[in-house]
Amino acid sequence: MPELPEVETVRRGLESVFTGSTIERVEQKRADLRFPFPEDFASRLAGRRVLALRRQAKYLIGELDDAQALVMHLGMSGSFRIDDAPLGRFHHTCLVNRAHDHVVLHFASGARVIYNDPRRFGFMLLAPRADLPLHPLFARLGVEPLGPDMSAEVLAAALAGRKAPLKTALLDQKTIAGLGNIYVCEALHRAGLSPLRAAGDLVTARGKPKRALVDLTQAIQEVLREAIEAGGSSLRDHRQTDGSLGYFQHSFRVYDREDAPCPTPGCRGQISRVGQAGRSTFFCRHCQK
DNA sequence: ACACTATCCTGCAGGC
DNA sequence: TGCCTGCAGGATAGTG
Repeated sequence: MPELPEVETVRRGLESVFTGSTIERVEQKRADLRFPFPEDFASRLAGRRVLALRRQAKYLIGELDDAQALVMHLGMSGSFRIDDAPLGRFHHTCLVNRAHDHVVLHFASGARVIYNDPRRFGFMLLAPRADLPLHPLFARLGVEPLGPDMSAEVLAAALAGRKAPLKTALLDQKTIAGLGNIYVCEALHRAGLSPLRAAGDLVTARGKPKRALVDLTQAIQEVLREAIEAGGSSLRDHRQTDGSLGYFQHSFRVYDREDAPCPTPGCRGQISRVGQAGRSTFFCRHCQK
């Protein structure tokens, strides 16, 4: 489900509940999601205070007071919601127990944070914070698109010599971290670049970014910032943690708009849909070259 | 090294 | 109405 803007929206929604708060108790309703939970997951979390909640790529990372990190990934259909209504006097668990609620974090403040994930492609794990950069999930992640290291030059280094289609290369988290199917399609349209083009074409023989790659860099940052501003995109599952919907889906120019007229001013093309790497790509053949 | 495919799982839309 | 197929915002292991 969630790409960088949705995960960042979730992080912002959870931040005030997590930061500085103590996890009193964890209800873990099954032994596994995408992966088995760590041994003693619930007991290791109980009593821990959360120092900060940050995001890297599509991961949420809770920094704990025992030098561990609680790493959370939402997969395709994961979501968090906050429930801070008082618990009933005789109820030890949440009053509202929805299908696919898998984990409930009970904070000392009385608030509960509930993780729900129908497809169970998401996961949670605990790892020593200092080891995270070397952890298999993080070690090979590409540049953070809204971070200080993002630049056309860094992307040029990641794309140089690659014959894979541009769409596929951008979807690869080792090239750039946090993009998914929607925002890759949207960024390519904004930059006027064909998803079918070889990725290495955007780099000169000397390894410098061509003008097109400078435009793409800007388009990626622009679309991600606008989407975060809108609270992410709500298609099927994504909601903000207070239950409200993001609204960036109304700003899609190409995603899920097959046969619609191209929104580029003056362009008379219409949106095509093609399959790439097993997913749908939406783009305008007329103005994306 | 690189680029596909199949795969994990549930829900939903569309066709018949 | 129901059954079937395919597709969905992710990411990896395995194959060629």
